Amino acid sequence: MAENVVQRLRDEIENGIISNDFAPGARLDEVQLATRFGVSRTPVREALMQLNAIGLVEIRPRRGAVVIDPGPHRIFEMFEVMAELEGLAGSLAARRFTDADRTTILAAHADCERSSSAGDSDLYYYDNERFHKAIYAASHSGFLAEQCVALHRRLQPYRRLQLRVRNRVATSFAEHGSIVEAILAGDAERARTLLRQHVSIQGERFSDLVATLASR
Amino acid sequence: MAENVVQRLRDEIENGIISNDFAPGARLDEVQLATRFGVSRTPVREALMQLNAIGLVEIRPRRGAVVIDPGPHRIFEMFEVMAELEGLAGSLAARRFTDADRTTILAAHADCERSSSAGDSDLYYYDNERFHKAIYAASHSGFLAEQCVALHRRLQPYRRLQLRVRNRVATSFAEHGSIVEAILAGDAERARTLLRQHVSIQGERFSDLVATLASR
DNA sequence: GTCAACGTTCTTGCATACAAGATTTATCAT
DNA sequence: ATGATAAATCTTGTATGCAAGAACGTTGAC
Repeated sequence: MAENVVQRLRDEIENGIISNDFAPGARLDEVQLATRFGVSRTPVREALMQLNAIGLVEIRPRRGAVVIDPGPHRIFEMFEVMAELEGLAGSLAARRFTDADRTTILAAHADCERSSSAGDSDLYYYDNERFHKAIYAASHSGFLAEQCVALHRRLQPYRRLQLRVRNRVATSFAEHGSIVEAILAGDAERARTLLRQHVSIQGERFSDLVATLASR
Repeated sequence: MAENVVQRLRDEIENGIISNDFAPGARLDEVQLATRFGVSRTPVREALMQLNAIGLVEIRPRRGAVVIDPGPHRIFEMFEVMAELEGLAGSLAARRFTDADRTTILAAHADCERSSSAGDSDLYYYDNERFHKAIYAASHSGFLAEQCVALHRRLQPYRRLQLRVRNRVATSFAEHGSIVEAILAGDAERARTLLRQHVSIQGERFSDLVATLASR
């Protein structure tokens, strides 16, 4: 796993941010991280530079690194873009999927059914991720798949909240059903539309969530 | 300009890659870059880490950094994604543009007309960039705009080639005309489709170019 | 009691140092 | 002459050191 220290640190810190271990706005102290991971400041700095380039961390000159807080509006914008990319992935998948892709998608979909009907939202979260990744793979566009995975990952904490909302898991699974249908039928435009909506809804739900929280 | 050394290096090296000063596959020697820019290896490494995170360079453990060569297929994939994002930007712009946006877009379009009719493909290149950036801005999605600018930048060397192709400048400008019309008319779907095609064509042209070169 | 100016301390930014792995070169055997 | 092996050299990866700027606390004035 650990090719070198910097990559390991990058992943560790990134995971910490994604899992909200390092909350938005939190200061990332170099020596603190260095002692925590038992290395010197140099690789820590290099890892922070990478996270800065990705947009997860802001480095203010002479004032250290902080976890970026995108803010509700920007998160909504990110969902908007995600919806578009997923739509593209779906439309390409519908045109290009192979037998192997079909098998993978159906397997992931079956797992989603299992965790959905079990009402296990945490398990559904992972199965859902596999389902979407199966679609990215079926698009046979490596670049698109990478972009989708990266964005998916960055939006992870915000999507996770939503699955707790009443009925969201069941609704999500129902939407998956139509998406699978459209893709396997080779209906690119329908797959695109359905996936776009599937993701958009998450963005809208997020807005609702924010509005609800704000009004209290 | 130079907030700090690392950012300056990052930009310098990135520009070097974009402008093909550092060709794909070229090795980026740390001490060489350090002496060239009159700094130590540390900031050079930090800059390379950032470029690695963006996907412009590959860092092979213990074997140094090389400029990534995307290869024709991946470049085509990047155009595919770019087309989608531009389409989204166009559709959002059609729904959200302000008076100020209209002015900026029309001004950029007028400049494109000037450089197009003058047959100055280098000047058109810059005016074209401003035109597209005006649309990103009019989308009023900061995240989308950033993604578009980043991808636009990475595809720069490949797009630049195409403007040299016979009639491409004139065709491009004609397409801009319809795009402006659709956006200012508030026709989101038409703006999306036109922009998607406008960019897709570049990807296809790139493929043609590669095919032509390969067949010789 | 509050606010401001100053000095201390802490943190970052870059340079340098050193160790370990990769590459190249030279030597030797076939 | 060619191939392999080993030594020398070069490069990267990480640690440490030092200087400059920012944060913080203290002291003093009003």
